[in-house]
Amino acid sequence: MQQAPVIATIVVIFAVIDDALQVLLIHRSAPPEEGLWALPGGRWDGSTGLEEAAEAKLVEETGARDLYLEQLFTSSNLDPTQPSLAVAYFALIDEELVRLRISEEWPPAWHRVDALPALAFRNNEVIAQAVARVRAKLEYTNIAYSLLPEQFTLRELQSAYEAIEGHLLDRRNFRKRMLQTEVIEATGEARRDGPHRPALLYRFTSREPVFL
Amino acid sequence: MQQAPVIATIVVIFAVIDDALQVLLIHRSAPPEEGLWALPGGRWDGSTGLEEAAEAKLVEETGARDLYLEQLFTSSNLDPTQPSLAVAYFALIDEELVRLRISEEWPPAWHRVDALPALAFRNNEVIAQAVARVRAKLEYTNIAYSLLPEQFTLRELQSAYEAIEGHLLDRRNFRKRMLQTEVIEATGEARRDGPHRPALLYRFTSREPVFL
DNA sequence: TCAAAAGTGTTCTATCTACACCCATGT
DNA sequence: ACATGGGTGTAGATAGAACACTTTTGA
Repeated sequence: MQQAPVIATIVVIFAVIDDALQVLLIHRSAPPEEGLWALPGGRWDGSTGLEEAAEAKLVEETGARDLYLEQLFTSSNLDPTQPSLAVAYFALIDEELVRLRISEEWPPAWHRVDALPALAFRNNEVIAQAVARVRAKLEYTNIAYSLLPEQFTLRELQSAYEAIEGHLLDRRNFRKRMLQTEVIEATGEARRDGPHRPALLYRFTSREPVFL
Repeated sequence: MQQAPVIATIVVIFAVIDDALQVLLIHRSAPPEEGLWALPGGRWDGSTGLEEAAEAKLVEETGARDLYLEQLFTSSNLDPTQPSLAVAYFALIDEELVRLRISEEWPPAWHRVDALPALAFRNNEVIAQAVARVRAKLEYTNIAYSLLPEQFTLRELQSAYEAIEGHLLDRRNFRKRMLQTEVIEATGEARRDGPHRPALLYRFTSREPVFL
């Protein structure tokens, strides 16, 4: 008789920090794959819904709620030491909201997706898929709402897009696109921020996922 | 101690039959949900890869190999009678290749996706997701190769697109798009088929999935 | 008055959409 | 010769890409 496979949820948590797309990793302090960085995750025992389990993990790691969370892919035997199934999710968060756990010797840490070390459990592949998905969905959804605070300047929004897409965008075209598609709207307020003209503040017209 | 969740793979098998998108369903002859139609599927015990398990199920139901098969979504507790996880896949097949099992009293049967009965295990939702995915991917990939024989006429290809998208297309624009994007190429042969000009035959330039 | 970032419009190009006539064949 | 479906091109509309100058502020 085959032993029942282990089921885990894992979460790719993205934030834009220092104008770069970064992912939250934890340091494995026990075998298997001890000493490597890996995606946060945990076993699923069937007593809750799968997405609730992923969401609980996300809250545990970041302290933040009501984030954009989407199922990515399910992989078998990422951990070759035993029959296993891993259901991957990804989430987008504004780094300002994050309160990382700092109790351990090696606390969780952000890593740039374009400069990842070799990770445990083929997590590099999982992250590569997640990056591809986020890049694609940024184009035709409003999921960026989950990366930014309630109010933000157009420059901040554009920087988030540029960090994720990995290339620069034209300011005028970006503004037109965001306003014409009604993804965002002006709040009427402005923010003074140095020796230059103040930036108008915007908000997302919806903080629920919307397809364009 | 919670009992270990049951893990299953289920497969949404699509074909275009009678100018309509249809899905292959089996009839449940035992509880739970006895008497209802449902998607083919089976338990996964961890001894193979997950996709291999889905592919084996696909071969078992259709007798056909080398089909387009893609993971769709993983759902928890579709079957509420026990902790469970179902990993759904979808596949596209040319109905000409299918040899259905016919041994049972209620053999598997094709059902039009626009006129499904109430299915077991919330399978209606799974199929709705699969239909949405296929419609979307038809637009920016060549996955239709898996629905058609080696050689086909442009009319046959267009009919498949129309059946899946659910609306009619312009012949000239369709031809231009398929040829300009180099999804298909002429074979040089033609097929005589009635009291009218013969139709040129085409083949897919690639029978591996390609993004446009 | 100068430096720094914010705000704004137009032109060009490429892509998509709409649309009508001639062609090859079987009966 | 006629009915049937197959093959083809062009014009207009729409969406996306490229691009430069003016404005407001703090020092």
